[in-house]
Amino acid sequence: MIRAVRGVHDILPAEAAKWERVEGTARRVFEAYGYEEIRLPVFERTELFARGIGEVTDIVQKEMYTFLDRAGEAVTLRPEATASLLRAYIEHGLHVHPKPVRLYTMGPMFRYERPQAGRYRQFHQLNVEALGDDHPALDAQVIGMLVEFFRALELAGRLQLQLNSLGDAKCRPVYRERLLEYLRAHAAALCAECRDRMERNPLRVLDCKTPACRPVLDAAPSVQEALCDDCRRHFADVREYLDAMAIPYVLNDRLVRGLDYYVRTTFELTTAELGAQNAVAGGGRYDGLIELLGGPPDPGIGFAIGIERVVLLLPPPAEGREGRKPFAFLIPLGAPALRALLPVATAARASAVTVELGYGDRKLRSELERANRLGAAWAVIVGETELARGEAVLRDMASGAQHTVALPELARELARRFEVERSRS
RNA sequence: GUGAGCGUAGCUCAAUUGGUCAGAGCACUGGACUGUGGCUCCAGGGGUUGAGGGUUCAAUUCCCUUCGCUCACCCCA
Repeated sequence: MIRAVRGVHDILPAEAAKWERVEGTARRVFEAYGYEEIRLPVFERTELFARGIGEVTDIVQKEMYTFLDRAGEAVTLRPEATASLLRAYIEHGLHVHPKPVRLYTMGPMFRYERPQAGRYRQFHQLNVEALGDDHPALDAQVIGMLVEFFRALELAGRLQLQLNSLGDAKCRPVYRERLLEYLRAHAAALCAECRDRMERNPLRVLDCKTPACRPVLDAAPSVQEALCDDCRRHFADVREYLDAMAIPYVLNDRLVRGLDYYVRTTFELTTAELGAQNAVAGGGRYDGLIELLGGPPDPGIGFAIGIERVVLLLPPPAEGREGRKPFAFLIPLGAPALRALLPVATAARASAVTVELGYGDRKLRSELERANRLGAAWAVIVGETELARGEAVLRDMASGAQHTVALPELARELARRFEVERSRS
């Protein structure tokens, strides 16, 4: 048997219903906020991600699916969507549109990691980006929209919004130095991994979970104290607007995100229900990134939602038979009856009525049994007698009541009853 | 990349210290019931016990290797 490769997964019909719900909710919410869909390729030149995400990040150093195509060009299956989206923004001159330019996209991402609960090698994200505007009210509304999305799915109560500001190109380097200095002074008390990591990416040391490191790290200088006046004001405004929208959050000055490009506002939605992979969504501001990728000096902010993780939080589908039930099950008895019912089935389906059709080679009993198992509301029986009279028998599967309908009227009759049923529910 | 746990039918799981152990339930198909379902009863199909090797008279069971899955570390969605 050929099996799926490690870390990828099939979304079977029973699960697909949840996915449709998540994606449908996203479209509805995002579009209400003025976001438009953009569809992007799933692979790009490797260079785009190396530059956009940051050479020293885990993603670029060890998680990318990179290969040479037949022309010898290095390409990579996208590990995240922002770099691709910004590339498209620059390439197609989308910055000429009124700012902020608001875009969303969804689809598969690829990271070469060991799979575990809520973590896959091919996983799916919903991505939102607002480009060309750095007003703190935009930050607050982007976060507000993210929260609104989870409210619409009735999941907001099980999530916690964590918020931080990382400073900008001016003040972050200063903080970095100050932190590094502190870490060096206390290196002896830190675990081997922290000591190894602090030179490469000192901010990341802050969320080390080794208990022995905690006292030292908890006493480390906070980014908050190091923010320059502009960043401090920006962050204060963001918080004020969130308060105005009554969006609760937790300040977490140890929240450091894994992609290098984040500045100022960063945030994460976490849950206690998914084991170790507790982030359901995350994002932040990335002023400077568009310019770094060769575009105009436009600021930007965005977030990504992990669809698998959202789906894991969603309640299981309702009881009973899963999947779609046919409205009617057509039972021909014999080949002539089958020939008579084939066009009826086609006509009914053309009116969006889901019907299923037997082959006429089984006993009525077993076909009715099948109609019952499929959950059909109606069974339509056409045997030799009915055919001779040009009629069909309609059987109400719930009550067992039956009546006859002229064959030429059958498709219309089914469509009519389908409408009645639908308007009632 | 590191560590731990687990691999028996499509699914959920049984099978004393190695000794009819290759099974049950669900699902599927058929029959009881010649053209009238839901309940019940009966029958059937379907497994190289993840794979390979070893120990033994005998391995689903013990040992080794390997593959896979799961969880955790790391990191993140």
